[in-house]
Amino acid sequence: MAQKMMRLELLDLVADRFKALSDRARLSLLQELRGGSCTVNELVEATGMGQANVSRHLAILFNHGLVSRERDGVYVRYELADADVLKLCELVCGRLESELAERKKVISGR
Amino acid sequence: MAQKMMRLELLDLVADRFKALSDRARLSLLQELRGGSCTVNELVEATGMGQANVSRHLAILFNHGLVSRERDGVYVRYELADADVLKLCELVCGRLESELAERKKVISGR
DNA sequence: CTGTTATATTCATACGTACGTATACGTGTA
DNA sequence: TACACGTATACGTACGTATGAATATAACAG
Repeated sequence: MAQKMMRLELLDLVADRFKALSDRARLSLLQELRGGSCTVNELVEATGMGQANVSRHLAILFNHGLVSRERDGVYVRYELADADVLKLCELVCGRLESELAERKKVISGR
Repeated sequence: MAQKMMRLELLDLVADRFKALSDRARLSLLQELRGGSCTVNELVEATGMGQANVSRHLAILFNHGLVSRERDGVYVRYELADADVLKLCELVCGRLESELAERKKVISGR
């Protein structure tokens, strides 16, 4: 019963974590960070997003422990927190790719 | 460039997939389905959610290929599509649990 | 056919989220 | 100090999503 409460709270946490990953803007930031740490402005230029938007999304990723940050003079450098973050994305990507391949087969007439 | 377009589309697909998983109601449905296939009403009783809500969320999970369904007379039985779905959740749960453990250590004075 | 039960969908509503603009904050420089 | 630059936050707005209540659809029994 306390067990069940725990499970519900945990579900919320899991849902929040997935929510943090359920946005194209944030995923593209993570994608860019695969090449190494970046400043906010570098990410602005790489993604074409507005600066405020990039800052906001980075803050969300940071609060979920998906990226880490470090001040470097005037700049703030962000980087991926660890490899597990990408593992998640790759799991999803793998599923999607096989699904797409399957769909192509069907479309081309089996 | 077509490559970059592909990547952006893929990011949207990944984001949508994560979005499907970013809701407590849907996660609890998946949780219940771990014990085997269920009818809609069984899930209504197990989760305490409204029937319309359960149907809607199941439809979302179904459209994302996360659950399968099969009509059984008047009933419709839903079940988990495959094990990868739970792998995703467990990856997130694993991260969360270690984070929680870490937080407890900190709270208890390092 | 009529009625009954299980499931799906529509509608209205309340809430959450992403975004741009403007503004504040922080850091280094003169 | 004042100024410039990088980054973060506040505000308003538009859109997306979750929900319950009511309604529609589907399958079977009689």
